[in-house]
Amino acid sequence: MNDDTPQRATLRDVARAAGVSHTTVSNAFSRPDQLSAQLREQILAAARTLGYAGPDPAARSLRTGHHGALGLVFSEDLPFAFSDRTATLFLQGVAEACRERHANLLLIATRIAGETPTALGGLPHAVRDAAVDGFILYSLARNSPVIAPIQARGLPLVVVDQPHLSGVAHVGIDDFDAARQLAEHLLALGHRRFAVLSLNLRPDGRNGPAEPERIASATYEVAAARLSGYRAALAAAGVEPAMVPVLECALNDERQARDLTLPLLRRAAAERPSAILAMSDRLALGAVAAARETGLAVPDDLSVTGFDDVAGSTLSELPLTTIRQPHAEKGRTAVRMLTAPVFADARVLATELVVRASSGRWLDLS
Amino acid sequence: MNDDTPQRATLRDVARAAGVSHTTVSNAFSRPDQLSAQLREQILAAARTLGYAGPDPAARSLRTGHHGALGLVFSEDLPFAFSDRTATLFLQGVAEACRERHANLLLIATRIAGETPTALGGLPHAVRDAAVDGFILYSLARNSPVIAPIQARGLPLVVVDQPHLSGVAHVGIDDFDAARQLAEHLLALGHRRFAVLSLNLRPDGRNGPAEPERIASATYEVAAARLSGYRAALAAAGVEPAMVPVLECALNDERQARDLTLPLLRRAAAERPSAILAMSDRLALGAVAAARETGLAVPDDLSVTGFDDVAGSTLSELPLTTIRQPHAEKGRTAVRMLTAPVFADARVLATELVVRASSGRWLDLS
DNA sequence: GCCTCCTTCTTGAACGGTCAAGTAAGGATA
DNA sequence: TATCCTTACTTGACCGTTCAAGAAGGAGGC
Repeated sequence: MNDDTPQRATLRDVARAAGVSHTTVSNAFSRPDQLSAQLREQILAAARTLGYAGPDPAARSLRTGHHGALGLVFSEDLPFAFSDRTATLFLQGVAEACRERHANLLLIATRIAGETPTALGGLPHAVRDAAVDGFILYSLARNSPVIAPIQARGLPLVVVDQPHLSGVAHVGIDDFDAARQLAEHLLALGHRRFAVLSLNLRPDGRNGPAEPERIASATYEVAAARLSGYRAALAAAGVEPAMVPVLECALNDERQARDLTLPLLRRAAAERPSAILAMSDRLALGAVAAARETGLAVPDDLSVTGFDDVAGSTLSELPLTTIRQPHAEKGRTAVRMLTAPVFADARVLATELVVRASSGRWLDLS
Repeated sequence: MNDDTPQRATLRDVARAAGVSHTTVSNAFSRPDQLSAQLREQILAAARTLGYAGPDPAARSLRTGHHGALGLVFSEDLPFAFSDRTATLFLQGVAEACRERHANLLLIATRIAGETPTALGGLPHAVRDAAVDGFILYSLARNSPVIAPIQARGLPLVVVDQPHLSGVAHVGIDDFDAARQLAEHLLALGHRRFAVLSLNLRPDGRNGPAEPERIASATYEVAAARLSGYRAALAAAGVEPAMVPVLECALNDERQARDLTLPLLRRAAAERPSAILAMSDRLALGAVAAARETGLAVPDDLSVTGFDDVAGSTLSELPLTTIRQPHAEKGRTAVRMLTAPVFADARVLATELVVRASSGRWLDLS
């Protein structure tokens, strides 16, 4: 690959050229206060002429025992993970905190688009060879096959959002409570007929109505918790789960949400939900698009709530009633917990109900 | 951090426990064909009881000389880089190709949102300590301060899009020619009054009209090449650069594009451009939004062209006339060039002019 | 003037793997 | 029966750093 220099220069080559010991050269690069500024300059100059770019990262981390890098493990396939503003803001937080600590960020994708998820397909290698000081697991399904090999590494580990693993540090929000607040908000506005637009309940890309068995066997804890929160509030107001259809979207994507919502809104007025609880802002925007297409006004004919508070980036979007959650702060917190000397087991970050134009009062005229 | 095991188990510990030599244990993990399946199982079992998760990555790469990871260097701050579908698709390509080659992906962000770009601010460390086998530089400004430290590492290096560096491998498209095609398309439709909605010409976040000096001193080569391509076509048809305002958008963002386009469209009909050449689809969508707000119909009153062919993800977007370019393929190609045994110096990927509803015939009635 | 301390530099030993070379046993070949 | 090859394993060196311990020399305290 790189045969212009037959042999890479090492610390000892530089030491020989500068007429000092190898340790002194090491100090020149890694501990400048251990030698006189003048000698350091000489050494750096010698290094430059030899084409020595600094200590070999592998040798250095072998000796020191740390790598100056954190591993970030994603569940979703990368393009989707990154086109989602939720993940993007999280990543910003991680990147910021990594930078503060002079750590690099190693991305580990557990699934790539178009690839069937396999239990072993080359994946353990990615985990086994990852030269990192700790792992951040971002929003994985409870039974994800990456979890075991990662825990086997025995490195510091923080899970963000999901899943909850016993004895493993965790950063997230109270999804149950936040969802409950949204449902209570709609109930207070007078709504009694609901539908839920759910995120995927299992990582199998299924679309459509979710039956009770599927809901009971959900492996994405966040979606399950939000659904439970909705239902708890509704049940307390006398609206039974059986009366509330749950439509599952394989992707956090407006188009799928729209496609699934359309048939629901084409029902007769008395059969139609007056409010849709969407588990993300993008799903909510899909529902809003469906309402527009069926000639329903939001919020007069239909209220819609989101989750995440990340909408509003594109123009001409309806301001959503939603739950604001600190995405970037999640990332920062995860990195902090990973690099802190004392072990913190869990952080639950605050959320806030934000009421905007997508939800409105409902007067039942039927 | 992890004091439940006082001392990490090594190959030799496992060897002692299994009653074999350390090399045999090494082979059990890294070269299964070198020993009988039965013995391998015994060794793996011994490793499991000792909590040995596999060879230490640092020690392994010190000896072998490679790391099984590639470094990806971004210019833009991370959240923007990742919310941009262009970058996201590129990353998908990189991730796919990395996976095929069992390589991990190390992210190196040169600038984080809200941080003033400094020449040295901790950055060289990120580059110096990066345990990678090569670097991919993604769309950097010509004078970016990261470039020198990276070249100093002497590792295989591929630049994607920009900048062109002598002696360094490069993957990209023919931006000049693609831009020329767009302008020729509009000229063929009868347009004679244009405006350009440009990407940032330098990484300083400036917004607004770009004067000739600024254009001449552009450090983002892609934006400069596209602008030259537009101008070459226009000049050939008798439309001089001085007659074509260039509006520079700091971010590849619809809102900024809209804000900059609005005053232009509020001019009297005879003063107004009939066509807008936007350097990205998102900028083009901003122009379309501005047209809607000023009551102009696209394409009847205003034609708009984009670049990238990445729009259409959100609903209710106008189909854009644009240049399709193979974003994911760029990523795959970059990884391939980096890992190929033979040195390839440059790959120019094919693009295609895609004509859709955002551009239409212009009959000058003035 | 002696002892101590600090600064500045040196020596030799790890760190935990992989690799080249070598050994022993068994099977095939002549 | 002797020779050669293959399979299955072992031995010892080496990858390029950092670290602990130590030595030389000058400054400062008593």
